[in-house]
Amino acid sequence: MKDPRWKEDFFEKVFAVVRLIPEGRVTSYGAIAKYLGTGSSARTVGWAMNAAHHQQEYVPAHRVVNRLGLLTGKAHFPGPDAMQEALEAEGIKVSEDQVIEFEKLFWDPAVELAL
DNA sequence: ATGCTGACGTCGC
DNA sequence: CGCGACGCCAGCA
Repeated sequence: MKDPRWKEDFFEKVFAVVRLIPEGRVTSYGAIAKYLGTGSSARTVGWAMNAAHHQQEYVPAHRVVNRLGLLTGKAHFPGPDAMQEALEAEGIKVSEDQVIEFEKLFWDPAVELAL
């Protein structure tokens, strides 16, 4: 975490982790931020998603929700329900912009990747 | 160049 | 236990 290049890795890491999210699974900004080592920069993770849309490589940002499992970023999708539909298309049930059984579908990189 | 805001999360009161 | 403020990084005015 003392490496200056860490900053560049921040975005790249987020993209990498998000792309590694298995289909039908979801993760949270804080989980990624924590995996990166900074639980305080959860906001920046969200920004990374914004930049992810900028990336040519497809980044399943719809699989990234907040700590409560709420589709907070759904408003930023091309469609008003693009995020929810994308999640449902993967078998993830969503109700009231909230992921059903979020805990069960939660994919924690720090755990799944067994840091 | 400086300041504010923003797809969150944690700590403090 | 409930509400408020701060911290983080990057983009935009």
